[in-house]
Amino acid sequence: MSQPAPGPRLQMTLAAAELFRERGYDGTGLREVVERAGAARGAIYHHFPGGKAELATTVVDAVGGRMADLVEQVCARSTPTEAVDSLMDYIEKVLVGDGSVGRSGCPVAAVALAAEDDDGALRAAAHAVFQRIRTAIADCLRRDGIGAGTAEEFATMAVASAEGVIILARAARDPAAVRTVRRSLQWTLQQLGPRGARS
Amino acid sequence: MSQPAPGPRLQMTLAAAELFRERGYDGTGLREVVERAGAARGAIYHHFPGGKAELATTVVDAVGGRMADLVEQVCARSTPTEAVDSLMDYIEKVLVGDGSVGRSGCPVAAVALAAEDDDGALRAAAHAVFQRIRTAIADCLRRDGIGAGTAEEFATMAVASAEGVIILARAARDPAAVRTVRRSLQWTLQQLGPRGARS
DNA sequence: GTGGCACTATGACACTCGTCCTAGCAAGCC
DNA sequence: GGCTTGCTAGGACGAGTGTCATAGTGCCAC
Repeated sequence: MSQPAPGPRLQMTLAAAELFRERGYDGTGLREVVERAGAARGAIYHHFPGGKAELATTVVDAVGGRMADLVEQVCARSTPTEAVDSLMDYIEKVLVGDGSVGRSGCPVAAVALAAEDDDGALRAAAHAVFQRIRTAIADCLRRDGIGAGTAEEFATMAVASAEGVIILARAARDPAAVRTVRRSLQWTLQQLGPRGARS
Repeated sequence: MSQPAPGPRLQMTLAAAELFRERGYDGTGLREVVERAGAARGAIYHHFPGGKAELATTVVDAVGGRMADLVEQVCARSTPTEAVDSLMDYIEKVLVGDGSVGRSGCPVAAVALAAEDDDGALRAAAHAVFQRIRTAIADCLRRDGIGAGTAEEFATMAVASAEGVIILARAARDPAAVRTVRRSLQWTLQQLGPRGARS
């Protein structure tokens, strides 16, 4: 429903996502969002009557949802090894995207860590995205013949280490940890692969 | 050197750490810090002439340093299995500490994700803590007969998944993911244990 | 042409922010 | 006594915050 114009509303959403990546939810000002989006300040309450919180949930639903879409697509047509590689490629690309390593992070995590979230809507939106990604990865492993419990466990581990390594890499200003986590996940996959033999 | 009184300065540091856990660096106001510490607002620039940034680095050095101390102590006298259990126990305790699950997180990560950090001092302080914890865990594995590269890799994975699972658990308002990550790390340790056979 | 609507562009409000500054208080030294 | 020193208590400042209201603009149906 709605989606009347793919114009300023989308651009504000993308600008907010970018800023959330760099500065987090509380570190991002609405004036900066509209400025980066090339929009008017009043426009924000026209497109997001709920204010900053609605903008943030929109960012999570749209940008986080798009991330989940990509993971689902990759997972649907690839092996777990390829899926992990693809996920880590994406993280590495985001981290070193603008040259200065480690300025950019995950907008979903940023919203999940927002200071004020009275009704828990921000956290819930972020949780939904994490859940989709986890499920997509777990399905990918199961299709590869790995037991449901082990698949779920690996998927949780993959998402957690992905979010965590972003923090480590940003603190270190060095994406080396991403490659380490990638190697570790691939090794685990290899152990699981031949025979998903676990209780 | 210095450390004239263990009074208000320490209490402000602890109050700031607590608030960084709950609301992050940018979501925390200095007025709230002094209020929770029971101190005067002017006192903050008396004890921390560098303002909020110096307070934050002090939090990371003191509270994060204390966390690293604990990990080092546990790692020095325990098996890797026990060390991982101890780390995960700590995280679970922090997460469910106040009853409402997932309000509290990691103050070191919070500072690492601060929006403005011109000279990179905040990031550097956080990085030092992460590095100490990683090294302690890796040493623990090496003492158990595991190769240096694999030990480093596991340690990075442990810290990354620990930080990441805090985000997942907060978003879900459910510490279940912590137990999943714990199980996964223990399983990996078990695979490594008998024979750290990896290239 | 004219009316209505979607949207832009700003101005303003009430806060809160980090930061600074000046009083006031208490203790210790001479 | 007087004096410096360490610290508290809180007022004040300028900037920035989210939010709202109102005037202005362009487009489209009739």
